[in-house]
Amino acid sequence: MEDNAKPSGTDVPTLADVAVAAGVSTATVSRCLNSPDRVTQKTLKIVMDAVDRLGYSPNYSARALAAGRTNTIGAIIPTMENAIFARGIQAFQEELQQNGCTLLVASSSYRQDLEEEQIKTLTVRGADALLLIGYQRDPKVYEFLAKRKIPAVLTWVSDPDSDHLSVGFNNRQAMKSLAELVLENGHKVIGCITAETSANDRARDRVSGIRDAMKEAGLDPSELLVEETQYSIENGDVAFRKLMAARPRPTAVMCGNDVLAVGALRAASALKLEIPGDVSITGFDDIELASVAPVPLTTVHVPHRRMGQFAAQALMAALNGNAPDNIELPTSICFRETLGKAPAPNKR
Amino acid sequence: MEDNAKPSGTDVPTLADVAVAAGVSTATVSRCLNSPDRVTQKTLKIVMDAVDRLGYSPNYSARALAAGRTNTIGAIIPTMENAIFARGIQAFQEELQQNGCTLLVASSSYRQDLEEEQIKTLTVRGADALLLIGYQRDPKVYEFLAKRKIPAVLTWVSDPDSDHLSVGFNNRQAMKSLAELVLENGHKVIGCITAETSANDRARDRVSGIRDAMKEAGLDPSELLVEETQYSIENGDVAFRKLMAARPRPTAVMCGNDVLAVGALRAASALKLEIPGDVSITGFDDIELASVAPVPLTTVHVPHRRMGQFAAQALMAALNGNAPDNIELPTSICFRETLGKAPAPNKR
DNA sequence: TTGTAAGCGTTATCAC
DNA sequence: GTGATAACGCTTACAA
Repeated sequence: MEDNAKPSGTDVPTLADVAVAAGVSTATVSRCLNSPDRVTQKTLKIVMDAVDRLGYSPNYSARALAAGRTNTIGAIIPTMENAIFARGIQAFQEELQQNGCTLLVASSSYRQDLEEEQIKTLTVRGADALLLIGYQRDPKVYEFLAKRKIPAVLTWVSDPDSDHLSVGFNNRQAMKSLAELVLENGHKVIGCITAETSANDRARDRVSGIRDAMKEAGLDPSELLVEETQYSIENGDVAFRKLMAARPRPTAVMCGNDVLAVGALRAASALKLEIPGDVSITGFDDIELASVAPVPLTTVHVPHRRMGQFAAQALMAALNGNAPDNIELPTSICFRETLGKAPAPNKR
Repeated sequence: MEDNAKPSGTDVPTLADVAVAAGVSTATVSRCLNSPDRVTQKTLKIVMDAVDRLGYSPNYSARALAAGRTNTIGAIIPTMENAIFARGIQAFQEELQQNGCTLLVASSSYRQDLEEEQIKTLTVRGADALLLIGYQRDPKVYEFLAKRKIPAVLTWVSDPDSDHLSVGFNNRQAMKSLAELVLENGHKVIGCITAETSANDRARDRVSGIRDAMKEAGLDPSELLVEETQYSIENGDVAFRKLMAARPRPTAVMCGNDVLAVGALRAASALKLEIPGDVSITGFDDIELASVAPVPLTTVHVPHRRMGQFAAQALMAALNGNAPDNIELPTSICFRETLGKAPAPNKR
């Protein structure tokens, strides 16, 4: 260890090794790596050759320590158990990678306390910036982030009123549009299966969207039959059966996401209910799972990939000292086959 | 910046700040944090109080640089698009967290070249150890890891013959058991939908397992009708239709995983085929998705959570200089409803 | 354009 | 048991 001969096989080369090999200073090597335009073509080549020859790659811990940035971005999503967030996060990650950043993902199990813990963990771990889902959280969290000067982008929501950076879509408006379609089909008794609205702003907004549409259509929003549960196929199934037992029975069941809707469809099939003849069902998210349904699911399409991409760009901008604009992406309705006309009262 | 007065609000406290506040040296603070048993109860309390008071938390980059370990474990999984790996990785992460480690996940899209790239990326990023899926990869990768002294655990496979650490299950044996059950039900013409076997050792082993069972039952293994495709519901659907067009038509279709099986079930439903009356279908993995099927899926249950947990323990042991044993976990068969007796020839 | 050298915040090896 | 102090590998003023 004490002689400074060639690194002996197993040792990983350092910047200094490259400097020696190239006959320049460590500063120059660093420049070649980080701002190639600040060195001569000639030295650049010499240095890069040495880098290749030695198989050098920088030590990120050292770089982070010296530069004060880790080039790591954290993302905290409510769940990895199903594909709801997969596509968006995938796109987020791809965009980050293009910018030389690494993604660190954690999951909060839809629990605010765990989310706060994860936020702490990730920032302590050195995340330069954060992607979070939704806007509802303790103000202290935002203060903490602000104090540490850690930019955060809120996604899967659109939050124009606040001054928090967000890249997402308007859950309320999106669900309202779908509800309007449901109402136009003559449905008067509407059921709704949703995640718990107290801890989930997206879920809450979506339910509000349904109520908005009902109100505008002259219906009493308080008559919306709501089943709150956790996102899972099984729970969608159970909740749907409950709604079918209600009197008057809903002729349309709007689900807070596709996972629940698929569960509802399964239950409907078990109950020998025709979809959409006997009852209409809608989803939200447009994930691949929706295609499993025996009847193609009418749902809200969310631009997952673009959202992930834009969120990454916004964060990169923020890290570069710019103040990126909030982005609200449009959603659209996938009008497939689970939504149909309300059955005539006597048909029931 | 140049005066060394109290850190002014926004600055994050360092070890040195704590040392000053506690009236001890930085070394002592470090000891209190890392090996509390090497300091007096009294100083421990003083220091910890200071830590709390200042809201200190260590800088991981500095720690990693000084200690030569990052306490970060990397995992590279083929896909995040569906839930195949979700449960196992979740358990892996939970176990790591208990041991003070962070998980860094990357996905390879089932491509070996991308996997190699990700391995490089993660190690360069400082991963202390790696979780990989399957055992098939360029020997150079293993050399690279060995040279850098980075332990890796291979999962979702069992690889007792090799000297690579593995924690998983025997795909071949598991699928063979299921195939035996299929054969016992009188099926003679078997179809199989699998991922591409050239790049996926688990898929290859599973197909081999079917052939093993056929051979032992006196059937010609080369008569197995194989459709290779990528894991997705849609592809399972398409492949199933192809198999149904073959003559003689298979009376049982064994799928390489539940995602494909769900696609097959969807196609069967569209083709108005009774399951299992007209044709039997089996899966592999036992993920929640399987429950969507109108008919509960017969499949191979994989102990995802235990696998993830044991894999983490094995890695922690390896990092502590121990040589953990390979672990082969048992799988079991979920005998549900998609597997039935082969229809009598005249019934077809 | 390039080199020198002072950190970055820890850990770890020594003495004491 | 505790305290100096030298690494760890890199970035970045500041000089040349």
